[in-house]
Amino acid sequence: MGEDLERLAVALDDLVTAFVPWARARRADLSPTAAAVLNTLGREGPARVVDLAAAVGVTQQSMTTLAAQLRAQGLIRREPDPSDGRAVLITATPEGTRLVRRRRADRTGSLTPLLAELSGDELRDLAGALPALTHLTEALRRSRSGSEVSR
Amino acid sequence: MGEDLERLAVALDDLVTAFVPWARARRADLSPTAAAVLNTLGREGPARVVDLAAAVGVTQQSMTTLAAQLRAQGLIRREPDPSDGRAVLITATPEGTRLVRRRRADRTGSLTPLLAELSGDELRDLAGALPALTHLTEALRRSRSGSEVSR
DNA sequence: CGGATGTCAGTCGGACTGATATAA
DNA sequence: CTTATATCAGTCTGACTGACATCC
Repeated sequence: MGEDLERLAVALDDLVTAFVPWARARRADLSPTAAAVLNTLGREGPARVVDLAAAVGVTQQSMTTLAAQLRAQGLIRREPDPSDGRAVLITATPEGTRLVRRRRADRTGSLTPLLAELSGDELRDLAGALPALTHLTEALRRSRSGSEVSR
Repeated sequence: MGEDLERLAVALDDLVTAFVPWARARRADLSPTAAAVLNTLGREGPARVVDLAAAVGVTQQSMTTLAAQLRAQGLIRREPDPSDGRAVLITATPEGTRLVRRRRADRTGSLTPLLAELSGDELRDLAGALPALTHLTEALRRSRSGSEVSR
């Protein structure tokens, strides 16, 4: 069991490491961090600067700068938080949501030819592991928003 | 089946997107691209600047700069290619190899607690998909390096 | 000669630290 | 007064493009 865990961790590390340049390559219109911000907003709704920073793994100051750029591009809105005068609520505009959907379609589209290389058995195994992969993704997001130590 | 492919692509995209900040985090004094270079050298042996650049997804010029830094840190060696006076062969030094192993252990170590959140069924499914994940990683690397089988 | 390989020079964007204003 | 939130200012790393030397 422990050995399986180790091999799984190595395989996942390999996969993610190999994918990093892939994820970075399609940045013609939007930086990876900016895309992560829009993804987070689309998934979880309006959020404050500090929470967005934690969610995507940058400092509060960097998120302020990034938010200003995204706002200038018309991809997000900024509104005062009615329940806290210090805070600002960031929301994705329809344009922002559209852009994120288009980018996502581009990525999954470029993934399809890779999946086509797999055998029927491998595809079946991968489909069977789909809930586990989703669960793993959620666990990763939780661990990042929960701890947040770097500063 | 086509629908399964689509959902699979989306799940993988989610996973990779969520993992990008994790992979980009500075765990040691080594940039993600520098780590990718050392990984490539460890996996495939000595390589030329132009091939390394293609493998990790940066320009030739950037790879020259990066190689100079890695050399100054004692992590790689540079030797003239005996069969081509224009080319330089880059090799990982023992220190470079050691550093990459340590970083890899750090990453898999930080992955283990996430895997521990999964249920027994999910772990079994994930272990079953391990060959598929490995195959997918290889397909991705092939698609990027494309058509260079030099000499 | 033209094409490939690598380096040097200059520039730019993204993220970081430090200091500051405002509200809870 | 102290803490939390957000911003502004300055700096640095890393990657890019363009120009150039060298070798096949």
